[in-house]
Amino acid sequence: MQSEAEDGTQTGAMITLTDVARAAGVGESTASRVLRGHGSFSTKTRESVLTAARSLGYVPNRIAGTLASMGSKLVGVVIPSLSNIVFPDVLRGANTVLVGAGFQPVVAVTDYDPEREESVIESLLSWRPAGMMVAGLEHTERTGAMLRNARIRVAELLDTDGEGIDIVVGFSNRKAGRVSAQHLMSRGYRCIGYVGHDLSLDLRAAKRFAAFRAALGEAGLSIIGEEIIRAASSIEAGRDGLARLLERCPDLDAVYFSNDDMAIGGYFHCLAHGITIPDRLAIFGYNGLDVARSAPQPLSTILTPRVTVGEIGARLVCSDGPSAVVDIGFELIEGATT
Amino acid sequence: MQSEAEDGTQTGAMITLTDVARAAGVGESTASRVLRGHGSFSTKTRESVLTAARSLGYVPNRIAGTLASMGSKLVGVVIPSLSNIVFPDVLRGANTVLVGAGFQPVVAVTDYDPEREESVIESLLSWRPAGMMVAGLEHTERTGAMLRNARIRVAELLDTDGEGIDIVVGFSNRKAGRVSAQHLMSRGYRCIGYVGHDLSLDLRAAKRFAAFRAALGEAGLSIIGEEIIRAASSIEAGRDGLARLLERCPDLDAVYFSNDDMAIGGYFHCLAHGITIPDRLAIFGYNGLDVARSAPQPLSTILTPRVTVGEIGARLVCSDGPSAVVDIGFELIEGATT
DNA sequence: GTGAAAGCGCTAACAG
DNA sequence: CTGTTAGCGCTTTCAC
Repeated sequence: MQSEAEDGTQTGAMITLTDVARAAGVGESTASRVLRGHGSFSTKTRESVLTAARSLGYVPNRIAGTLASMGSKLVGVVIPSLSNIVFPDVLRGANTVLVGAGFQPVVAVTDYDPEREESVIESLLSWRPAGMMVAGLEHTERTGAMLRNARIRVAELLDTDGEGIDIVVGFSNRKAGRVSAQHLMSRGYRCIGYVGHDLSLDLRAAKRFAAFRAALGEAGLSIIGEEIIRAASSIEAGRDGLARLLERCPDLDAVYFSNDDMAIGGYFHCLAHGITIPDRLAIFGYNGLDVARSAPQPLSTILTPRVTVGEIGARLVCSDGPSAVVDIGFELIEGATT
Repeated sequence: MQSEAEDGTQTGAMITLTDVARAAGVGESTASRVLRGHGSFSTKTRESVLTAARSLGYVPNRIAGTLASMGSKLVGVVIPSLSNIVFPDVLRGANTVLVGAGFQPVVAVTDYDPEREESVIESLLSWRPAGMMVAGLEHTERTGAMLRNARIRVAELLDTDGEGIDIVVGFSNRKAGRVSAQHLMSRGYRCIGYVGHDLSLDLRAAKRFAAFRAALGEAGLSIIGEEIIRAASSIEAGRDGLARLLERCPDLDAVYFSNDDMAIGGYFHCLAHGITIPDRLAIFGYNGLDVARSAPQPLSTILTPRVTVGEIGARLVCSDGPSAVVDIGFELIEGATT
């Protein structure tokens, strides 16, 4: 049984370009040209090929096409996590641009583990992608070597503090940490604490914290107390973390959080326990999430242009310009919590 | 220049299996067998092939491999959006299982548009994926036909109210709507309103609302007032929506939101305006997001097992069992807002 | 246990 | 403008 249907469907075996060519009464290459709108052909052949393809329900085989033309339309996107909305945001920006340029993203998740990053990148590379987008600048030596030897565009995203391979799009996490400290100090806070998540894997959060601490130090201050939870960042972790920190250090007048998820948790803790913000305690985050912006008291934080990072990264990966570092900066949001 | 390095890298042209075979002094097919651990070969040849591959920095070309073996290790994942954490959650569950089974997810985003869904699925299909995971049961006729004719596993996720193509994993949105209404009524609320986002595209939210309204009707009640914002759901939209609704209908004692993002917005509105929850106004959502769970007053909502849906869907897509409908249900969370 | 040969479905020169 | 001829890099019989 090998029926046909006008709605572009078929029953039976897989239809190949050869089938279409035969049905249209033309050669394979002619059919190929028509289907790709490449090269020249008469209007008449065009019609017959298109008609044949449609009525047979032909679906081109890009695997074969890619192998023959030696140029894939796949772009690898490597992100640390899908649990935090930050990375889907980057992916969203990248996706929009990539699809618009005829590319397909292939995503891989590392769980913040450099070894896993190495293995997913190796696996991604075997699809011979046209380009690769990865989060951060820190990789294992072998990962760096693979990326460098792949002879494709490589974009490293979300951080500019370090050496890049090809294209770097992001902002300085160190500067973000420093600016955060300066903001708190300029508002008069002096007893400052920190609530963070596991920094051994989240290198960008670690850079922010290091710079934050250094900036305090330069002003003769130091972090009065810190609470590091040994887990991924989350609202709950921020809530519990602040609770524990305040128990140990009741005199704090401001707390810097490793990101907005953590900070919102801290904010909720204060709401639940009648701690007046910012009079009794100030809170500062990082990322500028929607939930932080829409809270009764908008969170003071740093807005990171995540979607834009994805967009620009994708645009450059699709381009053939020179290597470049694009620092698109961030924005300090003076909310109501400082 | 064609140097070699022990760290698995190379400089120069792309290394192919032929190169590895030559370097190891064996035939191509032997090298292929060794590299895939398939078939038989002596320990001696094994060593020499592996050594050659490593020192040449060989990266297998899966494009060629797939074409030759006629079976790809790609699985298409089609989701409506990346803005709402719900879909990254599903993707996360799917990713874990897929990667564990040796597959690579290829994601595509539809922006809730059936036409876009049709075109991204057509494009995904051209990569000859081993399987396909898509959100929801409603597709254009042609999408359905393409999926049916692709002769691959197809999993439709997050909804069980309707006809599926092959595998269906999710829960009943209608039932969720009904249960939500029953919960509010059992708590004694009688003046119930609704704040929702654009339902013309989010069919699952539309089903919940329809069932919610029907359940009220069966009990002799009706929705006193509703506010539909013509945009995607967001915290801000929920906040503004509730504000407008309360202006028109100040007598409401409970509001059903199209999802947790919207409900959290409503919650924030109440916090900001001193509206006591749940005494003056009750709030009910849908999804069971982290932020809803960790709020000072945990939101009353329906917890949807999104990650699990992705996991089970992926597991079934990788299997070769019969078609099936798996309803994994949802959980009513009796929070502090009702 | 191993190698030679024949494709997988398509694209890319070339002639015609 | 169109058809023929070679492969792309790998897997897969099938003899040896």
